[in-house]
Amino acid sequence: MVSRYDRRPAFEQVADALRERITGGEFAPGDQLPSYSQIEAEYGVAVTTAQRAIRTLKAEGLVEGHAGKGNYVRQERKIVTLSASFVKPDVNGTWTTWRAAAAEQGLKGSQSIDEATQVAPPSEVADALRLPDGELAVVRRRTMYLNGEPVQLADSYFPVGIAEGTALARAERIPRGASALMAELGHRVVECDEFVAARMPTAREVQALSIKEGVPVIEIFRVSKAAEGRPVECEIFVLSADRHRLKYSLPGC
Amino acid sequence: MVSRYDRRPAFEQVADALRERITGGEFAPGDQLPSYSQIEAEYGVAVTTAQRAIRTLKAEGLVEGHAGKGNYVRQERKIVTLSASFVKPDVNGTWTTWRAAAAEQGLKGSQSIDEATQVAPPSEVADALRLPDGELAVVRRRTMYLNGEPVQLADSYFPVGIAEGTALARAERIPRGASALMAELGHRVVECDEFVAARMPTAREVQALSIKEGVPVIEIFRVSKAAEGRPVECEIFVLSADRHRLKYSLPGC
DNA sequence: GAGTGGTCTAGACCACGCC
DNA sequence: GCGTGGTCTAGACCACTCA
Repeated sequence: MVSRYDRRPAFEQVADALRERITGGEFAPGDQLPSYSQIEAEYGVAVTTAQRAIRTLKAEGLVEGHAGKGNYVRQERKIVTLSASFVKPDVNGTWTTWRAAAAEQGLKGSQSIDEATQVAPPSEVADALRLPDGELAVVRRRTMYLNGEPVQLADSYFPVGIAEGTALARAERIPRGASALMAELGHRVVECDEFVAARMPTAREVQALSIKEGVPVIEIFRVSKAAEGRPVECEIFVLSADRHRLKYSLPGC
Repeated sequence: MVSRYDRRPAFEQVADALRERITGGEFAPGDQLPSYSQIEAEYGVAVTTAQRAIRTLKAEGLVEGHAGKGNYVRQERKIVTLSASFVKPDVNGTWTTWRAAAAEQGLKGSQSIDEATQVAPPSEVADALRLPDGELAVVRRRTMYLNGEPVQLADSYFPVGIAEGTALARAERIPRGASALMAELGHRVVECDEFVAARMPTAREVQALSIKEGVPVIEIFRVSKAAEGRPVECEIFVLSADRHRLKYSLPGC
């Protein structure tokens, strides 16, 4: 029952009560929550208030709704741990190790190359690649899939001088991997900086990765450098946070 | 104007339109958005629908509301880049380098030690520390501040055998740093594994870190190991994602 | 006091799942 | 056909800001 003497909003009181019943174990992952009419009766609020309470739980990623069936406690998703060791520039490209990391966890990794074209790069990319103002870059956009579901967007940016005329600038698979090709072209990557951030997805990302309500994305901004710190590639990865986890191993010195 | 022939919900059409006007530059960060009555008139929807549209933009972290004043495009927040090099086990503890990283960006870092006690650790922590079932651990809970604002929660878990009777188990500052103390106690850290995830904050975290609507948190799970891979400490960091960015540098081999 | 955001309600309609 | 979630509306009240 909602207390009228509590100054907190009713929908929040109801949300808190339900959240507690979930975390307390009364409702396990996969269980159906009380229907709106039940909440209405049980807590003495209007339907729309009950709906708002449920909506805040959805925004927290705790609950998901299915029209005509009910609201359910969200299942724990399988989590793929991506090891950052894959950036080691020596042997593998991102793609090879992406597939390997997925296979390790019993999942099938695949990718599509959606586009390869010249664009005006975002300013952070231009900065990272040390491109003069207004200069274009080659972008190569890929989507990564796990068991056929799109889970990651990967955009690679190259200075035009590096990618132009090579397979990097065409929307087709690169047989031995982009890493190997870069090395052959004289841009062997020897060092990476990786910046990790989290935020709510854009509408485009929600669409492309079928991200559920209340699930953030992890954004990785990676700058790859050849000898003497010369930046040769800049990648932006966007991963849905409920399916990924990053692993960084920092060995002792 | 909302189209009745578009099957997408009206609140979403309005949200999209406003989002576009924001990203298109019509409303710059800090600008006030149209009031609900203006939206009502302009798009031909009910007030509550306008409110719902604005609420979805808030959930995306794009907009923030101030009762009695208006809704505003959220300002870009200063972002603190935390370099993961700080885990290098040789010289510094987390605290020293936290303060240094903040100072580098012109901010004042501080911390409070909120609690040091024995608890039943979360199962991931028990696993990471290889504790037998049901065994307690010493937890040391800290809050980190930037310019006086709480921005990060840091919980360190130790096996009881390591921490009991030492300063680690007391809620007081450790003069030369926890790292140094660990080393003196014969548990010099030589290796770390770090797992990075993102999710929406819990109610407690919203409260403790005054996290705004629509802002996720970054959670770092760090396992520190002494010689021969023996785990000696397990830390959980929770950072509000709008103020932090992690940096990992991966040197070539 | 006028305008603003924040909340709440009652009542309505739709689409979907299931029997 | 009934119960479910999802959406929309009109109208109400409160707290806050600002002139």
